[in-house]
Amino acid sequence: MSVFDHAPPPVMVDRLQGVPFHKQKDSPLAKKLSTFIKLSGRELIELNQVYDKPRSFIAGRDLVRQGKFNQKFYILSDGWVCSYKIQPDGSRQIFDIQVPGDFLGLRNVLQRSSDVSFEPIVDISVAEIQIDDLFFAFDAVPRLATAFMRAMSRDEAVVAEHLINIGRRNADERMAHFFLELGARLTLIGVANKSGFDCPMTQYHIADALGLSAVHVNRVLRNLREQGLFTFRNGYVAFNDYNRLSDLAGFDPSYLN
Amino acid sequence: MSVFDHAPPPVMVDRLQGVPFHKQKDSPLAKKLSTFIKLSGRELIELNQVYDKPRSFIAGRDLVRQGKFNQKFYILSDGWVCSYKIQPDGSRQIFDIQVPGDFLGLRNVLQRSSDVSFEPIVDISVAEIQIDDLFFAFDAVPRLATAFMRAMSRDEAVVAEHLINIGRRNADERMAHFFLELGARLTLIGVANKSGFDCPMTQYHIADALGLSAVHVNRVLRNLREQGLFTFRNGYVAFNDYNRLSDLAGFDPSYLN
DNA sequence: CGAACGCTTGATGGCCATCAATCTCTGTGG
DNA sequence: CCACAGAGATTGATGGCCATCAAGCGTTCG
Repeated sequence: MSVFDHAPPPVMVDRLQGVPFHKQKDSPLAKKLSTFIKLSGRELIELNQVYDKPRSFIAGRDLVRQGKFNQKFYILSDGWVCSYKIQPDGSRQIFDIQVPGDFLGLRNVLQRSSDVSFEPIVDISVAEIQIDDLFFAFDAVPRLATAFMRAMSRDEAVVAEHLINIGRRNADERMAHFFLELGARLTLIGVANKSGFDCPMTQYHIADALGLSAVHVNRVLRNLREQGLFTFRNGYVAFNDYNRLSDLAGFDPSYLN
Repeated sequence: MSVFDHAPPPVMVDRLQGVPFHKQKDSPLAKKLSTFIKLSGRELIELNQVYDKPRSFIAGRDLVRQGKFNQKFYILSDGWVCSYKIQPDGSRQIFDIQVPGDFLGLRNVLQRSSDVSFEPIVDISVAEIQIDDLFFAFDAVPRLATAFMRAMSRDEAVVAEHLINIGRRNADERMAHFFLELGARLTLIGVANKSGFDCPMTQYHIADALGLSAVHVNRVLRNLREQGLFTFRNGYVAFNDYNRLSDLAGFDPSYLN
């Protein structure tokens, strides 16, 4: 259905296009942090020495946490993941979506984890990092720690904005805001623009992210489509009227960087 | 109404009781970080050299952000604060409550801030910290940076849990979970236990935190009171049946440390 | 080719927002 | 000392948004 279902996925291709050749060897971690502070040559060298083991996981099967005291986290290099928690009554709340370049499971290594789960929405590739390697790099170049904190801070801002979205907006506005935010985040990594983007989520994923029922998600999608605002079909999100959609959602992307 | 309205507030007294005398001079920052990692003598000395200027703010008047590139943040030493964002339609969503020991405005210095506001719920005292002083301490003792990251990570976990609360629970469960979490956090700093705690919030604050109307908050409070679960009156929260309340909310405090 | 998954649409009802009115309590100023 | 204003709390009436139940469709895949 979605272009994300097949290899080779277009994400890596798009990300590499237009990037100066001498930077293409930077690790996912170095790429991530250089979006927050400008890294010197020495800092880049130090970062690229943090060993990041490439790994893959298949869609739909949750990433398992290896015991309570995890020492590894990931940077998502390709594909989409959702972070969620199951309620006692069986309902699910997705509280964040990870797209390429995002941290994955970082909280599990920084604190005794709560029972958060991660579902790859499509087949994914990650770079696995030992937290101690990272701390070692921080010791060598303390400024890297501040870049890392900025990255963590942005993640928290995204979750906070998501909370506001669910707490004080109706279903139409939630939907609009959700896709506008996703679009803005994907634009930063070069795989979206104001006309739209590939989106591998199902309507069930969307429902669990927005705190709605899947049935109502379907109605809202139809409503917004019939209003000529945006269309989500066949794994593609098309912004038909970006400005009106932004007005509806009250979308202000300033928290994203 | 609440004991928080009058000086000297009981918080500092309680926190200091039972703490060895030689530690009573630790800065709020040192106290905060030592709840995440055990700090050595030298680390404590380094931390206590981070200058923290005591300041006060009065209830109800928002903390103003001093320009876009803020270099200061606070650690709340006494009182309660709520962090919120106003929607275009005028409604308000509180996404976090700060209690003594919590960071305040940290995100404003780590990233270009979105328009988050802070309202002191009662008169507050804070320790003001220059971010560069902190980074200087990180350079001297890199392990402090990791403690700081753990603290940030917990803050994000709290916001995520709040999101889940609003997304997938009905009004009764939200209310129960909200006060159970607050109780657990306050217990960690010694100003609450399983029988209850002082709470200076109004029903309007609660409504904005839970994404409900103030009218409905009132009805839910009455409902839970009549069920013998908990009582919120005259600035005091009383857990009348802590276990049944926990069951109702599906409360699992593991994410709090 | 049947089962599973995802999408779509209709019907019904409940939770909670909204409007409105009243009450208490506190602080303030004439 | 009392009148008054304002904040906060409380309760009733009405209605809308969205959950839930139910049924059916198309596509994919073993």
